[in-house]
Amino acid sequence: MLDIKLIRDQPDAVATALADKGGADLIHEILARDGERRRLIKEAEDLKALRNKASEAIGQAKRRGEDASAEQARMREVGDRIKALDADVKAVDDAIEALLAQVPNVPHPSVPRGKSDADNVEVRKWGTPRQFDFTPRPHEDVGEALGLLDMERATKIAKTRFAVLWGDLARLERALAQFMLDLHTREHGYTEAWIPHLVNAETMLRTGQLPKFEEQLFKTVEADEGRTLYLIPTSEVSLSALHSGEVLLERTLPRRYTAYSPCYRREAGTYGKDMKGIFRNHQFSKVELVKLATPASGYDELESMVREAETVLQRLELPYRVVERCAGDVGFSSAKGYDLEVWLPGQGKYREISSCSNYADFGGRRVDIRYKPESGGRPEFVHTLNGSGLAVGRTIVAILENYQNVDGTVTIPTALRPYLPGLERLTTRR
RNA sequence: GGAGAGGUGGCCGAGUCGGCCGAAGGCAGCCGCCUGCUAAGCGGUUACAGGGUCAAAAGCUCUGUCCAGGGUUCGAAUCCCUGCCUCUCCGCCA
Repeated sequence: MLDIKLIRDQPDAVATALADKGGADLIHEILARDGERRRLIKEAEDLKALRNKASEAIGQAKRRGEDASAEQARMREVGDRIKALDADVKAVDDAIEALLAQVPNVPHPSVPRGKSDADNVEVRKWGTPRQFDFTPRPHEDVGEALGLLDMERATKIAKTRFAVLWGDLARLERALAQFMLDLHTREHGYTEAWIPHLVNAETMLRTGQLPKFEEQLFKTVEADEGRTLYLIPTSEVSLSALHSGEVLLERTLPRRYTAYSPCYRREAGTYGKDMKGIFRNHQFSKVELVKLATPASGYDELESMVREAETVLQRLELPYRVVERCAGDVGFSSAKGYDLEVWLPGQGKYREISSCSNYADFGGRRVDIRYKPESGGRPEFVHTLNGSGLAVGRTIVAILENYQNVDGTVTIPTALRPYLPGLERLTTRR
């Protein structure tokens, strides 16, 4: 969330910055509530000061054996008034917090202007899409023809938008995860973590999933009406909340964390979109990258994170392009972000396979992670960054489509061979 | 799941029958002094958040914070309730 002081000090600048992104209209209301809040606090605190003094006097009087019942009665009324004011303050606080939670992050000045994804800017392209001497098929056809992708049985035991992978395709999923984790931990300086896949509401709030995206989450309740836990929509949630409430030493930054986990998303509101195959499922796995950085290094860390995600595609020899999101399309929490779009010959399009963002101090403030500057001084909020490195399900899609052969088999990319000993191509063999 | 114990400042730890407790004492840290160096010793000092004042900062002042949220009371670290977490024993379990 934004710093209320920023809104208080330069409301017009904030509103202007949010022009493309929305939320500018909330600024005025927050300001009004903020003024009300301070007025109430002043009144309540003045009364508390009065009561504290009186209570001390009552104590002394009693020790002298004097009667203080008149003063006590007076303070009882003051106490009631304080209680009412405190309740008002709480109500205004909650209202401000709810409003503030709806205000998106302010885009970094370098972010291109624009309203929608149509205004995004292609930054660079890598690789040349392969020329096929036959018509490349979409991944679901390739997988199902081999008998390795089974949408029908998944739908039977769960529901639509779930998948079963059989045999070597299941192995491929496992190998990809291993390959990506090894790359990021051995070559990019990330620390691997194995994290909870169910988290509490607090964590979802701190990572911005709640309240805004509740309709995208799967919610669980323990059988005997225990607490509510949510299935993570990405391991970014768990990774970036690990240090919530902590103050880190500057010299331990940046922290680079990676985790492989399943991700669960309702995909509400995507009706007919990407209904076939595993491109958009309720469950998919992903290797996630998270960084906690100082404000000074946050944007450099974003650039390197994008390169780190790109390395995965380069090693797999999958053509892609990097797109910078414009102010209107950059995510709610994001100050600046890039998408990696992989070439899918079956669709004849570049499609998103990774998204890397810097949430900046907006993310650090919300999750409450600070760092103590080396130079001394007050702790400041870290920049939080996250990116996919990569979405494993979509990587499978890309491999099935880019590496498909005319006979229906799929060649295994060279970089994965060490992880799939003896396997050179996917066939009908299970 | 059953039984019990407990959650106090960066750490350890004291808080009597509720008031003078933001909280003794120790350690650690910081600043001085002293001292061939180091150690020891001496003096001082060290939380966070939010209001008010101020152009702003500093300063001053007020409020809140002894796990969290309620309650009792003129007044709660101290009493009551709920939740969360930790520890011990038993049971169950991959």
